[in-house]
Amino acid sequence: MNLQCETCPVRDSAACAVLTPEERDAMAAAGRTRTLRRGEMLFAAGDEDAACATLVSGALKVSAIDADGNEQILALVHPSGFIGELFAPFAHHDVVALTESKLCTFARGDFERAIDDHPALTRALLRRSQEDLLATRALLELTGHASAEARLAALLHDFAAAASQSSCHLAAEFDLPLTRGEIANMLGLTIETVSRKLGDLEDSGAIARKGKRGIEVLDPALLHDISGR
Amino acid sequence: MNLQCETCPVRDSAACAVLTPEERDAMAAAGRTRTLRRGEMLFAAGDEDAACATLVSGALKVSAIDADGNEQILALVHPSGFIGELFAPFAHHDVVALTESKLCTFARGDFERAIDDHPALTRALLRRSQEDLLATRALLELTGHASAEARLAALLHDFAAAASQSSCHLAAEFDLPLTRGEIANMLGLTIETVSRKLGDLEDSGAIARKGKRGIEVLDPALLHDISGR
DNA sequence: CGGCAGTTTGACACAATTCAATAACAGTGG
DNA sequence: CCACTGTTATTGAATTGTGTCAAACTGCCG
Repeated sequence: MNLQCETCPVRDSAACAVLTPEERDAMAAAGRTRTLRRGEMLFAAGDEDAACATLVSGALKVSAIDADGNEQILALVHPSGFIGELFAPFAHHDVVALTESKLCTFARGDFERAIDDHPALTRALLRRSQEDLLATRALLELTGHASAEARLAALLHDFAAAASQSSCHLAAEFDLPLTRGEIANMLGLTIETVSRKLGDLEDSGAIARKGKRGIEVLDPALLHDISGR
Repeated sequence: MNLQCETCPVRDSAACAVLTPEERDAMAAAGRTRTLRRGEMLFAAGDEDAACATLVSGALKVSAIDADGNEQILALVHPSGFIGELFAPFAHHDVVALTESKLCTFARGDFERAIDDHPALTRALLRRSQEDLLATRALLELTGHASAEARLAALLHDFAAAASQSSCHLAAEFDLPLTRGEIANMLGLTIETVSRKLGDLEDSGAIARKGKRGIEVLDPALLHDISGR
């Protein structure tokens, strides 16, 4: 399907927002929208000419499979995020939809041409790339030293912050975008530990569990405190 | 001191290599060289207007200090690497010299101007930024699931690869650029565990220790095997 | 020589994993 | 609607890898 930039929910926040309307229309002609269902893969590690894409809605995970076949989640992608390995000959990681997701995809070659033609776009991607770098380093910091409970508290805190649009406040209630197994993979823990520590956090009064996915933040300050940041 | 690009050892591999000689000379006029001794800091987390720099020789570490005052090393910077938070209002991490290091520094404003003026430079930085991202994710992958011994083996493997110029072969012998404490911080372990596991690796015949800093790789295949990648 | 920073080694404690069993749930089809 | 099946989550008990604490050792520089 062709792109409909006029009605795109991330038209002001995605990388393409820096383009003039004319430039944007030119790019739109090369792009296609695509919808992924939960669990569907955008591309796999090793793929050549993996597509470039902007996430319009939903959520993706970037993950690697280690030697023993265990998945490790390296990053989450939220709407207006960019995905694509522009300079590597092949993709280094898998990219999979966590929920039903809409993307705006471009062939690698088309996107590289756009970068050459539009310095502002390159600049926007550089900015985004640096933000990704900071996010990855934040995760590294977290998984490096912190206890299981602190890691989990920090992740819940981040999710709560992401769920509320007003970056400074936490959402009082939200649904986990990840299964227990995915949370475990992301934090370098096991499913069982995640389950147990969620129980502990509930006992401590920081959160309440609403069914399998739902989380209610009862005490944001306590949650922040446990996360140790 | 003014820049001497003609004799710069990284003039072909650093970001500025993409500039024409004229453009490069223009940039050189805005830059200054700087030498850091081991332990000296380029900038600290929280600094405003932290400088941008290309590492000419030596090695740097990028690290964060967590709530309890523990250092966590997030990345190492090798010659031709770029350091600088271009879009953030302040630096997120500390940057410290691991060995005597020569850098080529620019004021933030000057560098931002250069980016606006030279699309090729922006592109080069984007490429570098993506490589940094991959390197950080590789470290994340490592510290996520692997055992202490596997982490250490992988780190030694990386160092041995970095020490030999011919990327595909390992150096037979090299000096650790990090103290035990720094290795521990980087891998999310303790000094004691690093020390013990180094002993185990020596017992297994993979390596031999030559004094405090020196490492001899006796069995590269075994080392790679233990690292589990 | 003494002092200091970095390293190694040992004994012990504990947090998180592993193994194992049960429970809640989401689909699917009768 | 309910039973059936696979997936995901919870809970328990035992194990173990790594951290913690403490002490001794090394090399180096003043």
